[in-house]
Amino acid sequence: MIAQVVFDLPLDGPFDYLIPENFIAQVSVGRRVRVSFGPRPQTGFVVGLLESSTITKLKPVLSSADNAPAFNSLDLAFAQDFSAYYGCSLGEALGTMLRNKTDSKSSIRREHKPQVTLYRTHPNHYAVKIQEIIDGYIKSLSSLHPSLSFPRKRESIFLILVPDSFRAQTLSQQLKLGSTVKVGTRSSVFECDGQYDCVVMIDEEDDSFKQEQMPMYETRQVLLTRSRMYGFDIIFVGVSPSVELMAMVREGQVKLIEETNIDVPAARVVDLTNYKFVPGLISPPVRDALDAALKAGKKSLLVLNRRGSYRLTRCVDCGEVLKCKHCDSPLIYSRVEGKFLCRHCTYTAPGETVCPKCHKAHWKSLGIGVEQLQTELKKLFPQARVMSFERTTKLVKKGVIASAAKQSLPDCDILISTSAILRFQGSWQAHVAALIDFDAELNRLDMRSAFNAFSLALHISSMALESVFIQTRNINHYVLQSLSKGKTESFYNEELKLRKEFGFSPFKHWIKLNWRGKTEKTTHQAANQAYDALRKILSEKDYSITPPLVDAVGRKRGQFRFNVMVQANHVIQAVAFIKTTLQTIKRPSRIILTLNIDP
DNA sequence: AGCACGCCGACT
DNA sequence: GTCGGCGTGCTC
Repeated sequence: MIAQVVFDLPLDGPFDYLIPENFIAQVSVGRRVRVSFGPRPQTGFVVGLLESSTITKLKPVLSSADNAPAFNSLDLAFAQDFSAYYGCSLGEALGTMLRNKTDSKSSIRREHKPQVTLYRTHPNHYAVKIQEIIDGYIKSLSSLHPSLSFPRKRESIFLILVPDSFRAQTLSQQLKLGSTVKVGTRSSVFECDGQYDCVVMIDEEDDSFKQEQMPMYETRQVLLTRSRMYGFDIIFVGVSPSVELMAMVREGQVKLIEETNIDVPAARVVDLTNYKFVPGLISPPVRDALDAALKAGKKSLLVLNRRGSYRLTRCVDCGEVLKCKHCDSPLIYSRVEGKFLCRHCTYTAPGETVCPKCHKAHWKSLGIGVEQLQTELKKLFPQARVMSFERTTKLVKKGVIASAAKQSLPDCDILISTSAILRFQGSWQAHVAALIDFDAELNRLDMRSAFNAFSLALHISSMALESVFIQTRNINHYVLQSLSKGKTESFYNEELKLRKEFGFSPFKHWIKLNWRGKTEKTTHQAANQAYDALRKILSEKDYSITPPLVDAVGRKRGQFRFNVMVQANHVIQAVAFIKTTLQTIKRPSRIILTLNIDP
C-alpha cells in the first residue's frame, strides 16, 4: 500500500511512500506521518492511498505521528479549496489549519442550512448586541428542540471573532461568559465548524482579519466557506461593513438588520481650501471646537495616521533626503528619542548623523507628523494636557501580545493618535474628534483606499460623543458627501458602481504577485521573466496583466520587491493558470514569490 | 523551504 | 593551497 504525502512547505507534491505491512491499519487518509524527505526527517499529511506507484525508489512511512487522524474528508476538501484559492500548497493549507486549531477535536459537520446575518449597530452597543444575540439564540434553539436543555453538555456553542487580542480581552470582560461562548482572533476561524451553532464576527472589514503572510487569506471569506461546508450560522456585527459583504446583502445571500440607534454623529467636513493662508495643521473650525471642549473640561481626539504619509528629513544645505539603510524609505526624526527612525524596520540613526554628501548635520524634517501637531497644540493651547498614543513600533512577538493589550490610555485633554486608537472603540470616548489629514487616507495607492477612509471616519465618529470634524480639500468626493450627510447607503451605491466599472472585488478579482529578493537585479529579472511567460499566454485568455513595478516601498527590510497585478474573473482558474505557467520557467533561487488575492 | 553539490574569489 | 560565498537542482 502506498501513501500520498504532502508537506507544510511551498511544494505541490504529493510524494509517495510505502506503508510497511505492520502498520497499514494506522495509516489512513487525514493522518499525520513521519517520513524521510530528502536528507532529513519530516512530518507530512496523508492525502491519498494507492495500490501502486509510478515512482521506483520508494521510501517507507517511518511512523504515524498521532493516534488518530488529524483531518477528515471534509477538512481535506476545505484544504483543497483553500489552497486552490490562495495559491499555497495543499500541505501548507493543512499546516495552517492544524497550527491554528486550539482544540484537537476532529471537526464536525452539521446538517444545517446556514443563515448569514449582518447587524449594523454602533460600536458602543456591540457587547450588548452580542449578548442579546446569544441569549436570543439559546432561547430559539431551545424552542426548536425542546428536548435539548441548555447549556448543552459540550463546552462551547458560540465563537466570537474579533480583530485583535485587546478587543478579545475587553469583550470577554463585558460579556457574561458562560461555558457556551468563546472569543478568538483571526486564526480561530480554522476551528469554526459544526460544533458551533453560530460564529459572530465583529468588524469583519478590519485590516487585521487579512493574513499578511502566505497563505494570505481573508477571514470573512474563509468563514463563509466553512459555514457552508460545516453547517454553522454566521452573524456579522459592525458599523461599516465591507463592500463585499454589502454586495452579498444586495444579492440576498446575507440578511441585513440595521439598528435604529446607530446614531454615529454626521461628520462636519472642513474645506481646507477656505483656509489656504492659515498656517499649520489645525483649521479654525477645529481649533474653535477644541477650545470649547477644553473650556468645558471635555476630552478631544485628533487622528493623524503618520504611517504611509509623506514625512521625510532633508539636508538644509544640499537637499539630500536621509534614508534607511535597509529600506529605501525616508527616516523620520523622533524628538523624544533624539534620533532618526525607519517606519518599516528597526533601523535607527543617531541624532548627530551627518549628511553623506556635504558632511553637515543640518537636517530639517518636513511633512506632517504627530510631533508637529503636538508643537502646534502647545502654541494654541498652552494650558492643555496634550498626549499622543501610538502602537509601540517594536515587533510584537507571539508571547508578548498579552502585555501589549494591557496598554491603557493616558489621562489628558487632547489625545493625538493614529488609527491604533480604534482598539479602544467601545471602551473610550472623546467629545470632539477630528481627522487631521483625511486626504492622505483617500490618496493611498490602494484599491480599497476609498472604503478604508470611509470606514476609518465611521469608526472614529463612533468614538465621538458630540462632533466629528474631517479636514479635506476634496469636499465633493463621494466618501465625504456620504459622511457629511450621514447617509452610508449612498457610499455603498457609489463604491459598488465604481468597483463594477473598474473590475474590482467582488465583481472581478486582482491577484498581486510579489517577488522579493536580496539584490535588485536578480529580483527584477525574476519578475520580468515570469511576466513575459504569463503575458504571452494571458493575452489569449480573459485576463489583464500589468508589467513588474517596484513595490510602493521599493525596498523593505533589506529586500527588493516587485509586483505584477493580474485581473481575473475567477480566482481559482487564474491561480491554477499562474502556477502552471510559472512551472514552465526555471525558478531562480533566493527569490520568494507570494500571491495576494484581492489585496 | 532546506539541503547538497559545485563552481569561483580572498584569506586564516 | 582551503573556506565560504551563492547559483542550480531535487526532495517520493
